[in-house]
Amino acid sequence: MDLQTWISDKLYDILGMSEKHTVFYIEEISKKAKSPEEILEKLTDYEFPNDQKTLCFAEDLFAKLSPKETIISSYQASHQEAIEKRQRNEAYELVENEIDPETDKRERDELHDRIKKRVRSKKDKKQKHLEMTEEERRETVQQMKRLSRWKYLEQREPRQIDLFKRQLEDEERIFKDQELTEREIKEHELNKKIFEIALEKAKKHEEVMSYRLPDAYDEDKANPQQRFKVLYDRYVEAKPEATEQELWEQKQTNRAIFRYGAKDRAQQKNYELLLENQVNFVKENLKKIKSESSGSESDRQIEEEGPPIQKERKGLPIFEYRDELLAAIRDHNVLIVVGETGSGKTTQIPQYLHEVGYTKYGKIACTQPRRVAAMSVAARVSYELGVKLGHEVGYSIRFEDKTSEKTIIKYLTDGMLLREFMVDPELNSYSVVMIDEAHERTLHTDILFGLIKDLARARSNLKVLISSATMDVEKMSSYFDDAPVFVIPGRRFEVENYYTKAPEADYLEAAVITTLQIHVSQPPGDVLVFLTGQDEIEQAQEMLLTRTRGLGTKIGEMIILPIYATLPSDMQARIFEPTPEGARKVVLATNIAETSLTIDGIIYVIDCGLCKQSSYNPRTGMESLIVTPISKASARQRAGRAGRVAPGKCFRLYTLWSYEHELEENPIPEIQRTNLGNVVLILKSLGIENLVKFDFMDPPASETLIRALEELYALAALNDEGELTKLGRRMAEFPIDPMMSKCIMQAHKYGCVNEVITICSMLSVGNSIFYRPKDRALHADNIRMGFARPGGDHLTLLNVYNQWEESDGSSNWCKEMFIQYRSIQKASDIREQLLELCERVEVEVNEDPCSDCNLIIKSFCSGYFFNTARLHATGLYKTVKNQHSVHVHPSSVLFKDLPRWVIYHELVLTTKEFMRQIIEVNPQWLLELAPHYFKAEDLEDDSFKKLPKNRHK
DNA sequence: GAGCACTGC
Repeated sequence: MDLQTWISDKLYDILGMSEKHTVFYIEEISKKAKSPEEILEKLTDYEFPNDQKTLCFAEDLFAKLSPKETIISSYQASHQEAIEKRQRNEAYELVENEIDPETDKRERDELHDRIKKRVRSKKDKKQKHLEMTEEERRETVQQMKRLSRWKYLEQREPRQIDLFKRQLEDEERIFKDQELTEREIKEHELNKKIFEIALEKAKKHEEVMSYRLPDAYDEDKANPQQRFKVLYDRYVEAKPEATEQELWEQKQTNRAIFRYGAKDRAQQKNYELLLENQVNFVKENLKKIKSESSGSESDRQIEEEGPPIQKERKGLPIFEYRDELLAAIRDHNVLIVVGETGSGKTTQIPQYLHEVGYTKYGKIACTQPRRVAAMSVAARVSYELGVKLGHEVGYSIRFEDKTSEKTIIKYLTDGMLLREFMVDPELNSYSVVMIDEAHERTLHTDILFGLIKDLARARSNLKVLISSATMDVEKMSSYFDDAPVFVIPGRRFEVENYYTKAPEADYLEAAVITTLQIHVSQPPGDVLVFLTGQDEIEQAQEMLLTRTRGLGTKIGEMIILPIYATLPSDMQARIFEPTPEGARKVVLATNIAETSLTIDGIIYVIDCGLCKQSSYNPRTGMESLIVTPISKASARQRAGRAGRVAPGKCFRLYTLWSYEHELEENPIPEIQRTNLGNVVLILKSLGIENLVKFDFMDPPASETLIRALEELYALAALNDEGELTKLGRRMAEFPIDPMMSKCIMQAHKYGCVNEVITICSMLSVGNSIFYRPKDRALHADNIRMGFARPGGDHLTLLNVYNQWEESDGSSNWCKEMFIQYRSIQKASDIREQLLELCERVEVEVNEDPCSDCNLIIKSFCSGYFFNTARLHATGLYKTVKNQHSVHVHPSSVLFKDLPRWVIYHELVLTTKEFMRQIIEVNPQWLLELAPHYFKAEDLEDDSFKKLPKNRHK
């Protein structure tokens, strides 16, 4: 096709007409033009619309007309730039960090001195540790972490450089006699240059040792501003930014880039790199246009700072109902507020109440089921009120209390309010208590319901608000003595639901196919796929990758991102990165995306209709995690994830009939699926005598309550009358399972509290300490066995923690040892908290390490004697209490050398009934520590002696 | 020789 015809076709395509003189004119101007932009400018002068289509046209035209030399030279220039950039980057990477002289050096030296002063000897350190205030302690930990990273980087740097040097030498030796292509030679030279730069940089480093730490995404307590920025950004409600028009434009843009790349493929041989460059060019160009427009928008926002906050507040759906709502609160002591997400209830109601003066009589408490929610909402409200977070508006969560005497609006996790009940059972410092997200029915919310209901009857000056997102509030209303219901409409987009025609045999396969279908046939918008667990997510990821690999660039780019709770945080953060132009994000998620985190830009949801749910069997004391169908409420919640920014679609991988007939209306509340040991202890300490008569909204199974009471009795936390003993009262202070707090109390007698607390903290974070990636499973196992201690898993955990502490809490040590940094860090936080509580209940913490491991094991016997199992002649373990057959979990260090008597930390049902975390015990100890529970004949060992060795293997 | 949904104190 000749140029003129081509232009003429384009003209017709864009303007709907084609005149010969225009064609000529265009050809002329574009020959002179030096860039596509210049052509574009001329074209718009000539009444072309200034849009994507014209831009593409201009670019195509420029590519067609410019003499190849020009393009190549411009390519070379930009290539040169790219090379330089790469050199810089790689050199940086090699040396790890940028130099920021002087200040960093000084800071670093100061830090060194300060820490040296604080940490003289190990013993001194412990002593100091206890003397320090919370803030100092945190600061020290933080500083030590930074130092340890510096230390690591220092050591790493020469190693890296050395490695690179040897690599270069190898290359030179191996390829000495071979003929190299031009590119290979260039590559080699480039590498040499990078090496030189790195060396040079390293030299500078010796002069000025300094590093800049990367900004952490989360859990960075040293840098609260960064942290709150993330929180704040996350909380600000998503506005319907992408209009239909914009979506359409975006789609057109994608096509344009796409077509462009595809068309030039014919020339690929000659201009392999040229092509790449051109495509980038288009993308960059687009970005520029985009960023310009968004830039001016944000400028405008900055100009109007101040008033817009109030304006924004008035724009929320709840604003219209402000006066009616306040009147309703005035007239009723208990009010149920129904409002969907986006109505603004969480942030606005406490502010309204403050505005009309409720805070004169006491604080306003607002509970959230999750820590992040409490923090981010508090950050938002303090911003709206223009006060500093922690002053008038604050939050209180475990490990972190950001409130002061000034605080009048306090956001806190529901568990925290429950703890406050223990200090002040009448909550006298509060004038309003708002239980938010009540529909989630967490364990703590359910208990608060019972306590608050009672309290509302007793305290006439207390206002209680129960806020929920469900429309089914009749039950709630009748529970709270027929409290009135106030409904606030929500603001979200329509989501269309699609069901399968017939039940799917393999939902994973179906999910993958649906994803691909959406990807090729639906307009832009990210996809969120709900699956049940990590394993499935990894499988789906694999399947999607293999199936798209063959298609190459025939379909648009698909970015597959997994998300689940145990995924390392840097990988988790990736899902919040914006989707690049022309690509589609596919997020494979567990339930975590249902409530805990929201991802913007999701237009399509695929819902497999299942989730993993834990349940507790009080008879055997066994927990199990089983894949179960979700409830209708959950299905709606999942679908709602598609309608946050624009109208969306939800593809349900089950039939409409199943939805209507097979799914439960609501999920089973947590209180009916869990061990209630700790809860019963709390309620007892609040003076509730008859738990069976406690006013639960959905009472737990009586067996569960009875088992919990029995356990507490056997632990001597309750007396014969079922009253709390002195021991029990002290145990209730600890936010851990009563069996565990009993161990701590016992350890007090043996003088090994320090060790026992460490173990309890490690046990509390669950079995997520050891990281075991599939591809390096064997390696990880070997390292884990390196930590093994003969006593069993508890002592192994103690060993892990101590070694971690030796490494100054280094995260690099964790990486090398296949330990999950996040988990062990959390264990350390828990440990700190438990140590603090020990002081409060006057439990002495030993300063010197306890040398007798048996004392540590005996402490655990006194708490966990119910969980005794004996190896029988059959080679199987049976629990002593009800002769239930159980197995040692293969992850245990005792797996290869089964002892006769063990106590286990927990029983889990997966493929078999496994005991997780076991220690070897002497049956004599059990008799000694729990004489009321065991009889001598229970613990006789006769059958075993006749056994030939290794029979059980 | 195996498997860890998600929270929270």
